[in-house]
Amino acid sequence: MIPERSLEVLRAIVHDYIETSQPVGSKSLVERHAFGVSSATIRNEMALLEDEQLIIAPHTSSGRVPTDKGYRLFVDRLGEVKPLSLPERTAIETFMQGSADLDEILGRTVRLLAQLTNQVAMVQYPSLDKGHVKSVELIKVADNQLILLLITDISRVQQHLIQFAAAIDDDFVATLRAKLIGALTGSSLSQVSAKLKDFTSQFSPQRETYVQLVLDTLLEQVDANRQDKVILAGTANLAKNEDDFKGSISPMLEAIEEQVVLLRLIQEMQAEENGVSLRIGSENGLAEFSSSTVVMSGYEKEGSQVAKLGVLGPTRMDYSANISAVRAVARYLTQTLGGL
Amino acid sequence: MIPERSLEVLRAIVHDYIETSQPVGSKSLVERHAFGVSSATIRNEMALLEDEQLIIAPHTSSGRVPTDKGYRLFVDRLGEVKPLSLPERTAIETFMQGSADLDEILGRTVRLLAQLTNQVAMVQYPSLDKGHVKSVELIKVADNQLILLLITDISRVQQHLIQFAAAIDDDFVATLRAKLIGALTGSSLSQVSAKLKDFTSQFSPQRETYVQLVLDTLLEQVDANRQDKVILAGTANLAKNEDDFKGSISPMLEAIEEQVVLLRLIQEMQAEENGVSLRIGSENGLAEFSSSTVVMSGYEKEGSQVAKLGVLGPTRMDYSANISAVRAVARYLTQTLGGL
DNA sequence: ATTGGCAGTCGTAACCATTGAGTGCTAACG
DNA sequence: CGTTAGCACTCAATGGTTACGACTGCCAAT
Repeated sequence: MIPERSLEVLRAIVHDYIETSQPVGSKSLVERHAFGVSSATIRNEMALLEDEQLIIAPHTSSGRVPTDKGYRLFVDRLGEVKPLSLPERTAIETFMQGSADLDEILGRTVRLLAQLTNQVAMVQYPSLDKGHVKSVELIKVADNQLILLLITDISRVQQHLIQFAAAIDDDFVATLRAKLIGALTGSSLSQVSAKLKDFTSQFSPQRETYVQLVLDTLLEQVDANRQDKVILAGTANLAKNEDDFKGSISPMLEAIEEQVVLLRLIQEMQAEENGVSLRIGSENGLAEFSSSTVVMSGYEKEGSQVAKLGVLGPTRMDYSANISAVRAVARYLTQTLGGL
Repeated sequence: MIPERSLEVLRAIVHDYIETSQPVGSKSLVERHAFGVSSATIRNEMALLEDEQLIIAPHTSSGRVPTDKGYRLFVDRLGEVKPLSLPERTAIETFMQGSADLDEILGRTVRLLAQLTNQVAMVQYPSLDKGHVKSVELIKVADNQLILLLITDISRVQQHLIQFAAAIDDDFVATLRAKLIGALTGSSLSQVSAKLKDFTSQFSPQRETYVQLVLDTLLEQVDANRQDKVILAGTANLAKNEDDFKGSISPMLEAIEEQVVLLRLIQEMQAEENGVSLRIGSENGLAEFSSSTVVMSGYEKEGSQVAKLGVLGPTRMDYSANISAVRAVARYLTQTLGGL
């Protein structure tokens, strides 16, 4: 077990390094913190911490910098949670006010989080995997165009334009609509595919291609629901903290824009604890994010966690501030969604 | 008037500078290009070009670099248009295939343009200012929730959730829907506000607040149409070309994310010529884009120009390649939209 | 008008000495 | 045994000097 005072020293090192962004040495440590001992003693402690791979010296003879492992220990064992300041609280409240639409709420949320943390903020759209069909609508907008509307119980409405080769008559649309509503209302999204299995056979052969086209679109919509989506804000903060990232930031921007990598990363973090979870540096296993930390928290809708939100920043970040910001915003979002 | 050979020299300077990103001197110029004269003569020409502010020497004694004015002359007078390569053509065709939805088409287009040019690509959503209401729909999704659907004739459907304080009955929804359709179908978006002027008075006083809520939402939607929107791709390319931008790229990323600045810039370019238009460096009047060039082209839908698309990159860019890429993509997009 | 030649300008790279922050180790101390 | 003072050592950073080289501008010759 690592003795208490060593941890105290680690905490001080992380603290100072985050503040100054300079490797921290034994002397400046005793100056800035009131340990009751001399720098030589601290040096011994630091040698110990270095043996444990919690800190590392960039060059043979300059101060120490926390390793990913060091940061991990810091957040797991030593993290006091910094409460949000008053202006931050009011910022959250004003930001969240007066939104009704899910798109708008999430858009505001992600910008808020970016502003609050000065990092890149991410908000994942609710996974509708467990959602249920509330209603289906078919609306004729032209002789050969329909709009298909899929309404689910997680405040999301999806629409898609369907183009037909020839004109379609109103009666057909009406019956199709009625049958779809009858077949699907209330069923979960994962059941939709099964429920539509023999649907086409209810119609006359010459209608079949039309029906099939609608069904294909519908299934596509359902599938689009299953596949998650992330919205981002504050990518400019990446460039602002550029020095903290070892390599160039361009591969990071690429990975972020690509979404795929990001989504998998978020997905993997799903499994962890219930509150805020972190991936520090090499922990996330991706070369382009090897000097980045991801802080994520789930948020809920109607009692069950639907998706995650969080920030991405340099490993050298203010962990307390970011963790509490992510947590607070997740709570507010849960609360806002609950009111819908 | 500037003599012909001087222009020839300017062209060579721009060409070499774009290729090497190094200030170009008289000696290397005569080596790389077959002028029939010696470096001394070229020096005289260069002194002339410098008098005209077309090129500038970063330090007293090193090669010359084109100024914004120099680039401007280059694109206006000397720009041969590089035809697209075969792989580029096929890339465009495969990218554009099999899309039906406007969102998807524009999304693909912007990614395509980014990939083709290695710059930040922007596609503006069609301005619906001159659009017409095709239909309005009200759909009840819960006792106290309606979805308002606004369908316009420029392939765009907008939806918005409306939350009521109390439950509403079906009859009311049906009559409201019918009256809205009657009042608005076919009218242009700019007329909507006027047409709804005395709409509320058709209903009994106790309904009025409900009706008003719906109308407000509707007007909000119309307004959201008028206000343009831009989608982006390839922001990672900014970081890749970082050296070409004088200052930090973070204010640029901010301005891009902000959209407002970007939209005004695009708006201003609207007035220029019909084909591809450029803003080079200081021409765009914004400090954060003082070493960037914007290349934009309009694209059309049903014969009239609806919006613009283009790229943003360093002033030191391959103008011929980017101009022809922007032009080609604009044409393909127009063509694709025409097939809808 | 063109050109070769030459002096002059600076930015860049290389080299070297100096500085100083910081370490590890050892011996002394309570 | 933990703590401490002292000391030799390391090494990045700093700054000054020099040499180099890629330029230009100008002038006299062609």
